[in-house]
Amino acid sequence: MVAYSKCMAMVDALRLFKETGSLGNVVSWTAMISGFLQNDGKEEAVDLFSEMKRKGVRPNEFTYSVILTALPVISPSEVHAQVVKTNYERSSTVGTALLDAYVKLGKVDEAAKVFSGIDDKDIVAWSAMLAGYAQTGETEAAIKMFSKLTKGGVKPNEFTFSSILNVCAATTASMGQGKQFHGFAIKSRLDSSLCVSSALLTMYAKKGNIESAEEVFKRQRERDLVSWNSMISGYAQHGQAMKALEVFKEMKKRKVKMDSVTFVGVFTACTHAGLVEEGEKYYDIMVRDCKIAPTKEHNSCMVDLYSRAGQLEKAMKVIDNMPNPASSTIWRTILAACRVHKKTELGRLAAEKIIAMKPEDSAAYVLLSNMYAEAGDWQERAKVRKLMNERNVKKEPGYSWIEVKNKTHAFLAGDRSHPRKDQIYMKLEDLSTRLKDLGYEPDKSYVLQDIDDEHKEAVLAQHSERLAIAFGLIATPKGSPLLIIKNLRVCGDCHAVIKLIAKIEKREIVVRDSNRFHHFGSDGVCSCGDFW
DNA sequence: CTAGGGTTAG
Repeated sequence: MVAYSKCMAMVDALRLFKETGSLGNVVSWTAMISGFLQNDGKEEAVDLFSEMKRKGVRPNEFTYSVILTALPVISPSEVHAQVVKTNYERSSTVGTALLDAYVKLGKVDEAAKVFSGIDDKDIVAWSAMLAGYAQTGETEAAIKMFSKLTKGGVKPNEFTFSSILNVCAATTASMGQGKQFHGFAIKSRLDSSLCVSSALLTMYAKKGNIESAEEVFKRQRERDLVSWNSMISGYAQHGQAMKALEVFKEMKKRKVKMDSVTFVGVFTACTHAGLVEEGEKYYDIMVRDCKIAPTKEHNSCMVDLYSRAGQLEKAMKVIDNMPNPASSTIWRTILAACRVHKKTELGRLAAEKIIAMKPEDSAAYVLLSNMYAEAGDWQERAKVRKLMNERNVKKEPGYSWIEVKNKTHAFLAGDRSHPRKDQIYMKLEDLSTRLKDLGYEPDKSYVLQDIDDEHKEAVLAQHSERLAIAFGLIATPKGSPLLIIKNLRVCGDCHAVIKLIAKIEKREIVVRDSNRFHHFGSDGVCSCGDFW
């Protein structure tokens, strides 16, 4: 029975419900269950659901649609078995609730089966399935769903658009696709709907077009917490800390209630600009003024803030004061900083922690083995290599993507599979000569391989982002900007080289690495101010 | 008296 509820109004409602003797009515049972679910009372809702069945009251379509949102307290497959008997699963409402529950457990295939069994699929069912593919990263499938539903005469609504725009924000989706859906949203007169415009803002920011993101934000007539948070995060990803903080101040002025996401954005902005003291100040504001309890995400941001700035003692202090042990992600932050700031001892500790937690993480092994090599400890180094072999750990391949004429071209390091490979390598040769004339010296410490120096230079020159840039230079008109997306962080040598390339080719080059955006100007300066 | 889908973070 219901012993406790977080909401006093629900306790009153429950008493009234029991006293008025309306226990025989499926509608009142469902209303009560729904009430608890809307007030953070999943356990109580599921208890009531069992109780009604015990008392012989048969749940209807409404009851099943409602109870299926009570994850993780209920199991979708159990409810599934119950609804199959009544054929409710073929109805759009119950079917949608069921498929969504499967999606939330990561079972997209199950969800797709339920979806195909729905008799009259309405826009909610279509949108839920589309969002399901989106959430599991099946970009192509999600886009297919969109064209299928429109061809079937179903009209997309604001939820459909926000999902599909979110899909277009993925690194593998093309900007052209995103713009097409933007146009479609305008035609449908849904582009100014809050959830659509926030999705647009995020898409443009994630695709490297911070100006368009800004424009969407400025044109929003009304804003909610998500709009403000999206703009702060967008600026943060682009390293525009001052603008992110201005948005924050504006929020404060307008007395918009902030949440923990707001501060993740603010801390990220400070981290990317090296604003350690500012970050500390906002941490205090969060805890003291906003009374928001720091989560592990916030702690992770603070570790990032300190370690990127080279203040590893302070970063370790945050870890020591956390209520839970640090995650492998946090140790990865420490490890990366140790490499930049050459703190071998701590780096070793971090790498060992990561390997203990995630034995398949290749980067940690490679860094650890190199650190031993640098210290001349060949025995330890051999041990690490042996461990890698035994565990069959493979290095994560680094990719760079560039979009030219609505087509995305992918490059691996040393890639020779592109149809225009000869011209690409010729361009690289040409660049290499001109860079040397400018006095550029390759920084071979970024090559984490046991090979001789000449080869190291060749390896650096063929890093995937350079291949993508070389292709971009030959495949697009002179002077037009280039946008490169990559799945790993840009190395220090490539960073130095891209600054020079932007200058000698007089192009703006934007690179999105796994962490943030770099805007390389034709003046040879990067927006990150060499701090990343 | 009762219903299902979305957008922000790292």
